[in-house]
Amino acid sequence: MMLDPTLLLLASLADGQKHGYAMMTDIEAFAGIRLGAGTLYGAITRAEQRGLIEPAGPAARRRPYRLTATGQRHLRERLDLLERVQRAAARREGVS
Amino acid sequence: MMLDPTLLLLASLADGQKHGYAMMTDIEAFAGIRLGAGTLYGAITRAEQRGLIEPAGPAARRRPYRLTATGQRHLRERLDLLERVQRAAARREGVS
DNA sequence: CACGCATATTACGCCGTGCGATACTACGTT
DNA sequence: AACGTAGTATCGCACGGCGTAATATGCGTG
Repeated sequence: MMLDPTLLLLASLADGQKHGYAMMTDIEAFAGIRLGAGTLYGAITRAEQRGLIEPAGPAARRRPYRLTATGQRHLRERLDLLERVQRAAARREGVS
Repeated sequence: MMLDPTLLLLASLADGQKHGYAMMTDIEAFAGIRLGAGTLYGAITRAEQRGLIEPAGPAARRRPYRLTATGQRHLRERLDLLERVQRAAARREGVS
């Protein structure tokens, strides 16, 4: 992946809580990237440990998660960085 | 790194050939990210092996590189993806 | 009801690579 | 000469991306 799966994960949760499998299909829909099970659930575990997301309900068959305040901040910062890089690179591309 | 160093590298070369150390300072200037030596030169080596960049002159004390046609295509594709993700995520952020 | 398929998560293991640390050479300045 | 900066290369570890297999449950169809 040329793009941190964590970012995709957070972006997917930005418009409401979801469980893992729903994130997978959602991410594929909005980014065109299909994350494998290992990648996705690995990223979910790490994101929870880092306090970026938290369970949004009891641990049942489906395990819904939502962003924490920290996660939201994190997402916004990363998106800002992404935009800066993207703009800078696009500007250069036109020049050369 | 939350962002593929290869992308930064290609972006840095988009406005002209540079040697490693120049990329390092350039990337820090336009993206605010300081890549360590290991990261940078590792990425350079891999990018060259993949045919994304090529030496732009004889191997002297300074080793300048430039984008190949493949590298340019690669950069453009990655930037398009980045922009799509960034827009989609930003849209969602506003909603929640 | 039984069977099969989609949903949903967990665990395992390999290997690529991010990255800090270290080392070394060349150049310029005082 | 000595020192700081420019410049590149290498080593080693640990983390994480990712494919895959295992497991379990809910759902619809014949």
